[in-house]
Amino acid sequence: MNAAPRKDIHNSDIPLVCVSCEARHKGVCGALNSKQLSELAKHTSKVTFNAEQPITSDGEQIRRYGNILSGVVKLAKLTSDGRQQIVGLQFAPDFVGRPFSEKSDYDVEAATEVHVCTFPPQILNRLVQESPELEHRLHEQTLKELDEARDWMLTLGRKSAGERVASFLHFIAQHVDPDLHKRGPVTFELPLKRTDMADFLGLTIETVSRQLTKLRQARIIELPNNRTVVIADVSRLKAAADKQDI
Amino acid sequence: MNAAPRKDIHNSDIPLVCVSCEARHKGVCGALNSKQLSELAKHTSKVTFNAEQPITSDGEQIRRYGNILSGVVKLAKLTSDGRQQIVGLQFAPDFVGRPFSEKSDYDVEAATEVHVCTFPPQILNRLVQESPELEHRLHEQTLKELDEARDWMLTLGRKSAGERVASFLHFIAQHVDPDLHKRGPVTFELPLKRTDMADFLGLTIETVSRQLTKLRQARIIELPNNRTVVIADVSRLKAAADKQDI
DNA sequence: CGATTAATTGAGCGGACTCAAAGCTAGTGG
DNA sequence: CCACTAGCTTTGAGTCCGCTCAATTAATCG
Repeated sequence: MNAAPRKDIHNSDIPLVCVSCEARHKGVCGALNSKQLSELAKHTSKVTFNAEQPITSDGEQIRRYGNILSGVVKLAKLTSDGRQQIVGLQFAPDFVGRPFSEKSDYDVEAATEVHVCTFPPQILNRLVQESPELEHRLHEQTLKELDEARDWMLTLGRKSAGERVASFLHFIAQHVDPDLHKRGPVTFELPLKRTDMADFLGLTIETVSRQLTKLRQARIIELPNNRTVVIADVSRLKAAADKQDI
Repeated sequence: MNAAPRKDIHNSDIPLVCVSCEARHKGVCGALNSKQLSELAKHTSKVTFNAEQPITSDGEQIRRYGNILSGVVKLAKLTSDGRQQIVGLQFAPDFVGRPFSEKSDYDVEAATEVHVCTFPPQILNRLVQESPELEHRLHEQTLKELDEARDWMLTLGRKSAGERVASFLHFIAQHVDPDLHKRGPVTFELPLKRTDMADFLGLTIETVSRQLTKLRQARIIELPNNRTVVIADVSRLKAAADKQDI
């Protein structure tokens, strides 16, 4: 599967599998030197998950940690009677898995087709010992996820259905184009189907659908097909996400 | 794991202010040796905040970090038109302040009277450099807060008013008595007034009040006065928090 | 092409909100 | 001591947003 890393005298080169990997720069692997990276690469394997395929279940032991190479991963919680809430979305090059704990507190599932570079938890735990920078990177991601979770708490607790849907579209748009200050149109594919959008926004699919229709009728967005969104005017979408109903 | 406080030449003893401090054991200060603790103690000052008093405002620069000695701190977010959502509660010996960033992303306010042991951010940043265990402790708290935030996302997104209020009471009860498996009655003081409970639960004060009345009428709780709650039967409260309406 | 799943649209209901009023406390001053 | 006030909480009446149930349309796939 992976070409073995070149083993020259000084271990100066980075492993072949890591060469074009986003996680090496912006992800946790950026904390590792080439020797550590080679050590890690010995135990990695790339895994593909299809959309809707489970990665880890709530309470289950985590067999492998991983870095997302592409695709979108959803983290979901269930009530005892089966109501679902998506509590987080992860994108490349996010780290997947709960550090320092080998069990997951929620269901981890592929939202789209997902490619992950996986490795055994023990390797990471060992590398954390010798590289404080590695824990720092993991900590930074945890802080980022905490910020996002709290932003969504405001959305879930205090926003109307219209505001929630607009907030979601804005959130996804920001991930596609991190600096979207411009007023021009933005096009992207929704990584979630309606059911998942509803579970993320604390709504029903019918309400999500109705609110999308409203946004379309208000000419704030266009919907060429089920999964494609064109934001005609980002600033108006932002206004719809923050203020009262459109 | 932790280097035992060694009794050598000068800085052998732990600082006087730290002697009976909970944060020294269970909080972030537990990561520091007696020398580092002494260094930190030189710059600490204990501050008292009255209930409802702001500690840090959204976007404002953080002047001091701190550890909670007693009381309850609330973290709140506002929409542009003034709707409020409480996104977290902190208790002793939690660390207060955003690591690695000197500005706050939300309003930090005292819910009850709060005592905090404060210190300048720079000191912490320096100590993190020399003690990876310190960042590890901060990371563990961040992970704990992330778990709590995601639990509340499920509550806010998918639970009814009755379930939310029951969930809140259960949450507070757990903080008063961390191992409450027993079926006996539990008594405690609510750290939040109705307005704050509403802002935490994504409800109005009227709805919170009505649901408390329902729980009282169902003999699941007693309310000797506005702030005191007696949980008659913890298991029934838990059921009310998880399942559909009572 | 039919079969199956995903998404939209409609009608009607109900839970939580809004607006309004009254009850409780705790604190203040005559 | 009680009257008075101000803030917090409870209770009531009516409304509306989002849900439920049901039917239709659109997309996907063998």
